Order: sequence, then structure tokens, then C-alpha cells
Amino acid sequence: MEDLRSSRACCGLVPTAPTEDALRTIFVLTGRGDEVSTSVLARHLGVSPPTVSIMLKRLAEHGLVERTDHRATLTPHGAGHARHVVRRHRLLETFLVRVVGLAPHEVHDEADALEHAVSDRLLDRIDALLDRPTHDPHGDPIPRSGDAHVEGWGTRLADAAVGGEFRVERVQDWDAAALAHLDDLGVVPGLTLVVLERGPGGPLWVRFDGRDHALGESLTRLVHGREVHVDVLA
Amino acid sequence: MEDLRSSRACCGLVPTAPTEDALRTIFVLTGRGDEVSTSVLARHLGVSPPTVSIMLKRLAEHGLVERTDHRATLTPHGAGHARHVVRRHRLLETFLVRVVGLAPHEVHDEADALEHAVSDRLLDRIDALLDRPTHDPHGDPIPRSGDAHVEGWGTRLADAAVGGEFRVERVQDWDAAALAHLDDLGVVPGLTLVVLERGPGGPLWVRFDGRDHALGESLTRLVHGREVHVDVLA
DNA sequence: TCGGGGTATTAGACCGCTCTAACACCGGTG
DNA sequence: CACCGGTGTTAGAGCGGTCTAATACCCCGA
Repeated sequence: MEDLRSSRACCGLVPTAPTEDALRTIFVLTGRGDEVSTSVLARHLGVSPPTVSIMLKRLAEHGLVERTDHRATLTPHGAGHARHVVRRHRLLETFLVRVVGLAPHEVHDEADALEHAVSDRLLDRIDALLDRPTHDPHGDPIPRSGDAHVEGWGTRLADAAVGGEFRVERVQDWDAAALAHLDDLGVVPGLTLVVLERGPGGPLWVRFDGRDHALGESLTRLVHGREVHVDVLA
Repeated sequence: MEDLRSSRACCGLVPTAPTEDALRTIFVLTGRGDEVSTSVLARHLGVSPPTVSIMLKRLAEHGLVERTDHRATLTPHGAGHARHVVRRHRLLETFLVRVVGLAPHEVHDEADALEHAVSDRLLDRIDALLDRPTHDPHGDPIPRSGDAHVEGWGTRLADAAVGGEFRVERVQDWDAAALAHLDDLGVVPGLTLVVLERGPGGPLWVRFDGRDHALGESLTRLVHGREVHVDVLA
């Protein structure tokens, strides 16, 4: 398996699973507009802060990461690598749902493991088999090489204005349990719902499929999309 | 991704890719009747003899490998682990051919990388999707948990008697180029051919599909099967 | 202004994989 | 019998990942 990795080796960096995970996570986090600190990254990667500190130092030495004011950002070069990892991850998620038949909430962890082992050749076969998809099952855009890639998370359902329509575009996939719950309810990319009412700190009431649903803030913060202003409904 | 591995952790051993590869290789080599020495294993794994020496020492300390007279054999416990790795490898090969559409000669290296990353859950989905296959595309039996597994390599085409029929059951998959060539010719599991003539050190002449073919010894040593004694043809 | 809590890094340690170089052993041959 | 080639192991080193414990830093509040 080292052969597959070595084909991705570059700039003296050994593309191990932990470093690839770090690059991908920094990419997604910054794409979402978040600042990436050592501790935030450590939490996401499930390792201790010193481990991340050392990793970031190495990534910076290899020119993949820029460190300013205790924040980490990807250099253009690092972003290129990260995009490849993200592409592998999201393509695999799509494959696992559409071909293998896994549920959307099951695929993140699987893709997380497989993304480091899949070869470029196999990935291209999968891409072709799926007919070059542009988005994964959670609505996340799949980067294509040679493409300007925008993450574009839109607004969070948690921040949506009461009384308007909201079109779900992306659902964060980190928390499998929450994702499974949203999936069960039918909150998936493509759904348009009406934001009815927001209790202070309480759940957000929304309507879709002719029924009212209450969603806690821990859920509505995971749902991203676009507010649709339909004047005819006003 | 460590989560997936840790679910397979046992007896204090960290199931890293190199150790899993070693276990699988010892399993297949001994199943074929070969003796496993440090240097043979090093050649198969593509690492130096000292590396193997250290790995075998560790495997022996963990009770997975027995060392007698500079030969390595798997303990029952080690064989259990190895069978799981072999199962993952062969199931993945079958999947990659039947579902993804890769050619048989392409799948060994891919499966070699993926077998360390695939979770038990995903593997079972794949198994079900393929309808619980018993053999991979090269004719190798797929171990099933709770099954007495026999490798049963039969006789090599290189050793087959001249004048008889020979039914191909398995084709070794280590060498992708050789496998691609045999595949092109049509020498795949299930084929029955007639052994015509053996030149001393030269190629073996065989007949199938109404045509005669010459196969070098480097190829006929990779083809395993069963000699079929058909008296009516005599 | 001093202290405390949070954050980041460094220090020190261990594991596993890998290499080269050196050494040990064993068998055959001159 | 002594040497030589093959095989196997040990020694020593480096890298990457991981941890805990200790240290450095920074800001805010008492």
C-alpha cells in the first residue's frame, strides 16, 4: 500500500493517514469560515494538542501550512493536496451510498479510512462509474482536478429567518447519530422547508411534507442551505 | 481510521498494514506448501530481511507465529487473524472485478491497500452484495468465519503430465503483468486444456479453444489446477 | 498589578516501520 | 582445515505518530 501513497508523495512529505486527515480537516474547517487553532484541530482529529502541534510544525516546514498568530491556514500548495484528499473522501462517500448501498450516515467513517488507501486509478474508475458526480450524498461539492473549488456553505438553518422558506443544500456529516436522525426525518439536501418559529434557546419549528417538526439547535447548526424568498407566500 | 483497526486489535498487537500483510503472506505461502524463511518473506513483502526479522520476532512474542529452525509458521491464533486478512483481500478482489469493473490483473494491488482500511461492517455489505461468493476472480477460496478453510492449490500446470487434460482452478495473482497475459490468452479458472508437449526447459504446449499455445515455465508455474483423466480420449 | 484559566508549545518517552552495516552461523569446497 | 557465500540476526539510526507532564504565553478580572 505504500506504493499507492508514494505515488502521491511530494515535496518530501510522506502522505500518511494522519497528515492527510489533518489537511482535509483544515480545508473543510477554513472553507466553512472557521479559524483553525491547535485545539480545535485536535478535537476534530481525536488526538491531543501536542500531537497536532508537532504535525502542524512539520506541515509548515514542508510548505503546506502557514502559521500566523497560532492559527493554521493552508498554503496554495497545501490546499492542492487537501483538495485531492477531500475529492477522494467525497467520491468514496458517493460510491458507498449509490453503489454499495450504505446509508448516508454510515459512510463518513468508512470513507475516512478508505480515502488513504484508494489509488488514483481506482478512484477514476469509481468517478466514471458514478458518472462524474458533482456532489456527495450530504450535498458537499466534489472537487475536480483543475477546477476552482468553492466550498460555499451558505447559511445555517439555525440562523435562518423565521417565516421564510429554506432550501437544504448541505448537511454536516461528522456526527453519524445526528445525521441518521436528520435523514430519518427527511432533512436531506434538496428539501425545502418553512421556518415557523424559534423558541429562545429551544427548538426551531419547521414545516415540510405537510407536517411540523421541532429541531434542536444541535441539529439546525448542522444543516446548511439558502433562504428562499418567495413573495407570493407573504 | 484507527477506529476500524482497533476493532481488530487483540492480544496487544496493533494490526498495522505491514503486520497484516505479513500474516496474509505467511498464510498463503504455507498454504501452498512452501517453507517461509526470513528472506523469502522479505522478498514477497518488498522489505529488507532485518525488517522481517524484527517483525517475526514481534509476532512470535504476541503468540501469532511459531519460530523453529529459522522457519516461520502461524500458530492457530495467528492463522485466525491471517484468515481474516485473506478474507478481506479476496472479497475485495471479487468486488473490484464484479462491481467496479476492474480487470482481474489489476485488483491485487488495490485489494492489498484496501484490505487494511475496510471495516467489518462494510465488508459484510460487500459480501452480501456479491451473494456470499466462495471464490475470488483468480479461483482462490474465500475463507468464511467459522469455517475450516483449506487452501488446496492442487498441481501446477508446470508439473502436469503430458497428454492429459488439465482443469485450471487457480491462477496466482502476485505478478500483474503475467496475470494480464494469461487473462488475455484465456487461461482463467474454469478452463480445461490439453497438455500437448513439454520441451526441456522450453515452453509447454497446450491446446484449448481449438488452438495451440506455448506457455513459458514462468507462466505455467503460476497456474494451478487438477489433472483430469478422461479415458474416452485415450 | 498580580494571579488564574485557557491555549500552545516543548521535553521526554514509547512504539512500529524502515534502512544500512556489522556480526554470527552453517555448509560446502579448495 | 580454512575460507567463502548465503542466510539470519543484532546494532544503530531515523521518521512519523502518539502520549503525559511541564513550561511558556496571553488575556482578563480581582
